[in-house]
Amino acid sequence: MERFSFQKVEKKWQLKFESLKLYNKNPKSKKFYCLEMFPYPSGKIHMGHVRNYTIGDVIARYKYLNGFNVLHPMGWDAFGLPAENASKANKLHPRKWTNQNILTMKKQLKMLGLSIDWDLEISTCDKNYYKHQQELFIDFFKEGLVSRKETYVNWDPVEKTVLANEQVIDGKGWRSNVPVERKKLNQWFFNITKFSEELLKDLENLKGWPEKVKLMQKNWIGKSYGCEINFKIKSKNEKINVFTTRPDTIFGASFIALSVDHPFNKNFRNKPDFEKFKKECDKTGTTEEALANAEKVGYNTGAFVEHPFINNKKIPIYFANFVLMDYGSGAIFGCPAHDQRDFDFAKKYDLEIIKVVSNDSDLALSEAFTGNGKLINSDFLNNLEVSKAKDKIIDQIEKEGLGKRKTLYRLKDWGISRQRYWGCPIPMIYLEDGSVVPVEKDELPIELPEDIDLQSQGNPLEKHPSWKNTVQKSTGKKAIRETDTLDTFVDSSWYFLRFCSPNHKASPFNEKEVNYWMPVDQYIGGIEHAILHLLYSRFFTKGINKYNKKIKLDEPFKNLFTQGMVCHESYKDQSGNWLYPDEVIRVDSNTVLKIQDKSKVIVGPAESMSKSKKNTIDPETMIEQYGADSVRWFILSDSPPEKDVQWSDSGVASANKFLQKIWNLNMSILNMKELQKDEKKENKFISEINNFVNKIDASIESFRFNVSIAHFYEIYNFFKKTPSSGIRKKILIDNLTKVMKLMIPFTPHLANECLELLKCKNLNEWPKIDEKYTINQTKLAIQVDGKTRDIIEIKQNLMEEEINKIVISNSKAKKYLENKRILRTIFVKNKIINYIVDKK
RNA sequence: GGGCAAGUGGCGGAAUUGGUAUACGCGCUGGUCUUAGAAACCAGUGCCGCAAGGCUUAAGAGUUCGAGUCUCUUCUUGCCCA
Repeated sequence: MERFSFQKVEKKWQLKFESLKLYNKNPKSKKFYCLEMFPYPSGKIHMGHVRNYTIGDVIARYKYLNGFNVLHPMGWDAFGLPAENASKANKLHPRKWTNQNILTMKKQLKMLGLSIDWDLEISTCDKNYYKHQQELFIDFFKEGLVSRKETYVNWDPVEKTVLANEQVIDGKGWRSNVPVERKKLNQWFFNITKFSEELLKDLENLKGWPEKVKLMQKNWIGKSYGCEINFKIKSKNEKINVFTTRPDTIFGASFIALSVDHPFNKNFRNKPDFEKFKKECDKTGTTEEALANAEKVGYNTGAFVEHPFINNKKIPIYFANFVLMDYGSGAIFGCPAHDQRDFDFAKKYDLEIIKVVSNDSDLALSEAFTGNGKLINSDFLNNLEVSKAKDKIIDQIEKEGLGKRKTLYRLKDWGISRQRYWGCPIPMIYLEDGSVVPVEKDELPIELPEDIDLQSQGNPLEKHPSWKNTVQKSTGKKAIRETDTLDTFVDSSWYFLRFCSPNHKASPFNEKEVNYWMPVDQYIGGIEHAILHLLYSRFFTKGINKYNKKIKLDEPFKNLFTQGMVCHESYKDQSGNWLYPDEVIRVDSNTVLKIQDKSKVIVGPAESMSKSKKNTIDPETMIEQYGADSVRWFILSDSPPEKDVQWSDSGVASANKFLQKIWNLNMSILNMKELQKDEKKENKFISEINNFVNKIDASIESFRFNVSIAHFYEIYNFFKKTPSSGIRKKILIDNLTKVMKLMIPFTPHLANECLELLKCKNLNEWPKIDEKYTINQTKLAIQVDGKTRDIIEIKQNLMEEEINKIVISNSKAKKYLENKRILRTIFVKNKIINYIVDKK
């Protein structure tokens, strides 16, 4: 028998997938927008991409075969720092480097046999894309969604750029791995906080999102309730405004802590010890994590405020490193008994610790008590529960004019300025009179200059000899361009809209197309984007929705699926160098040797594939060795798609073997002789296949592709086990055709090749279930006292009396019932019968 | 420290609503074929037991005729936030 030649067959069908337009673009059909997160063109595709795009392809092809009008595009998240770093290393212009990578990766994606409509391809570094991004920026500016603020930022001293909070890991830059510094800079911001409440509230409507992701976004937005309290500074006519979420603990207040940037610092600015303290504080990053991990230190001002509810009580004022100017009002009151941070601070500076919430113990606190309880030592709040006390004290504060109720969000505005070359230029100019205005839209795109010096430190656009000098078009006034470029998260915050009309010239998108295709019906990507990318995309959608009345869209992604990572164990030789998997050989279950010198290798745990640990498997090599269908099959087969999967060479090899068997099955059925008909056998055979169609449908719909694949193995085993006598060749071919169609989403090359040989006419139609053939046999468990004693095959819907007869006359359960009185019988149709017997 | 998931054979994992636990695959064992190996094919494979049978879903309790699934306690792991 001829072996299946995947090299030949896959090439053949890949050409057809391209020339045949897979999408019927029939406006009468229901639409389905299937989108996978587009890749950063880093060089080659990795197994994570293979998993992501295979999952997407299964869905896209499944929906297509079910008659949907499917949009399945692909593009490139092509701006970003690695291109500049590569450029420094290889003296290759970022554009050239990026475009090379795009070509390589596009070739590799095509090798996977994905049903992507490449006519829709976009690249964010293409001026035809970023032109429209600049337009959107100007629109947002005009709508008041962009602002320029001087703020403290996380500054990476190696990369010489601003980092977003999430780019700071353990107080260090995510790329440079050196401690970040606090630096004051003028930055552009998207006013994402204008949508805090909407971004939070609308999470409830995202029924098709994983709860986990919604929760993460909810925590990120971080809505908290509390109030402002004005504390009068002792013997001065000034006040300090404090925000707190625990106003109920006011009677336990024992200090005021201010940010070093709080205006109160005017009295200390020229004191050397204060300046020294401030400098120390600036070294700490701005992230909550950095603040939490830093030792709590303070600077005693010697000044006091008056307690608003206790006569003659004075509270000392400190500057402290754990209070930030941009959260609340840059001032807090400390209640050490009920906040761990305040507790640590009070211990350090020997401040009063007054318990105001009872923890049912008279002992002195060894740590802060943050639990619920009744108020004590709190005058008119005594005996109230925390939440009741909160309401009462806020009412009182408002009544006495000391402050007011307030809601606060943890979410901050989105800083988008990057001191980088390889990004979208910000379309703003600075006039000599000091005003800052957008360029006019007909000047767009503001193109990145190509002649750039990337070898020296700092912002290349800033140092370009002429690029930043310009004139305002309408007035002819001299102006300087903004030399910062946009955070690359901006690029990916609207690409899903651009895909609806990627060649639209007049504006970022054609509203009609957007209204037809959006929202994305299924978005698929990594969990690592759970917060930022998804939150920013939601913000962009809401921003556009706010001013563009032709767009009707609240949320961009109707259903979201976050897939797990692809993992592999790592290897180290005796001197501690990482080794690639193909540099080692496994001799037995606990011995791995280095091929080169037969030395023993230290095997590390299976972790997400990463270049630094060399625990990577190159998809292209695997495709060449086993074929794209085998790689797709394996990556789906071993784990549920939302969980991590461990790459295994024997796994992909066995996938390949199985696909070969499927081919052999097709060949043997095509070559078999005609057989006699046995109607009973045929009916049973057809109804089994019908049953499989149902199972495949259900498992695809619920994203359990590993289960789908298990069912395919069962289908194969069923075919092999079924004696072919009695089933006509036509029936076998018809049903094999159904099975091959079910396989198209998983192994499109093999399935299509087989279907062609089977002379299937309607290649683009999902198999239908023939209602005439339904299984009328079922298995029923017989239990005695809840223990299963036998399983019998019965006609469907058989009633209790009939079953009783069978049990008594002919079943293994019979002996457990002999000489016993049956007290009770529980019968569930088609499932179970349970006899409860008298124990005596 | 807080929140959220999860824990099923040697391994990856299945198990509509509480109703046959361990599907399917990997690995392993034996066999056929082969000079040998590989491939292919056949058979077996949760644990204890010669068997009949008993036990088993991290541990323990509870609800129920019946619990992997529901409730509580404990332990462990992972993720997110701190």
